[in-house]
Amino acid sequence: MNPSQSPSPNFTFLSDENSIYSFMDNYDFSNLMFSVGEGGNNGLIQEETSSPTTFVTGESGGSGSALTTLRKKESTLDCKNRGSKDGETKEMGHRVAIRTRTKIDVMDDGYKWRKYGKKSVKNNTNKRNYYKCSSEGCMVKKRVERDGENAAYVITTYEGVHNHESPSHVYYSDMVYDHDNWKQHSLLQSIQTFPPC
DNA sequence: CGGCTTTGACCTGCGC
DNA sequence: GCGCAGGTCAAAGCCG
Repeated sequence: MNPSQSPSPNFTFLSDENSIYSFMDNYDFSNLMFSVGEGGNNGLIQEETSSPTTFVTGESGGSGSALTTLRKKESTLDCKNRGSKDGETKEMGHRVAIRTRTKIDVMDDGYKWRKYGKKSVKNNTNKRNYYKCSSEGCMVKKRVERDGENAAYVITTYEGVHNHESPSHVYYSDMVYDHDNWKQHSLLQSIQTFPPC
């Protein structure tokens, strides 16, 4: 791979500094929800800022019905997942929901995802898409759906911790460091380096 | 031809 | 116990 090129075909818009800010224009990280379980606010990221980006805990904030449903449902799941068919209990680890105002349906976070399901959900005319990390042995999943009340927003829920680096990890790190953009830093750090539950 | 998406069916949990 | 809703599976089709 040519290091001068984006490691992800879908990240060509990050190929230069101007494009980085185009990237930030395309995404409005209006709500980021971090649900890490284990009680209280351990690991929760709260950002007091005047910027458009806010980090919302599981206890407050958020507005859309989809988010409300999401939080209600997932607050009971936290760090563990349902048992599988054969009774096995899986530790899914971290769960993060990101609400993003974007025209595109799927945020490319640098990982390679494989779609395995699509469902219509209650109170949302838009379909919810289910993705698994396509990296071998990595059980991280993500759900992507448009906010039922405001289709301009996309809710992306990540579940689990990657056991490998993002194909774009180095590239991102350089980008984040070089430009010292707190929004990029917070988002990318959150997505790529989920702390263990 | 291999990898990915689509989509209907099936399974499971939860509320009533 | 039943029905509903969400999550996953897997076969078929598509695409590069």
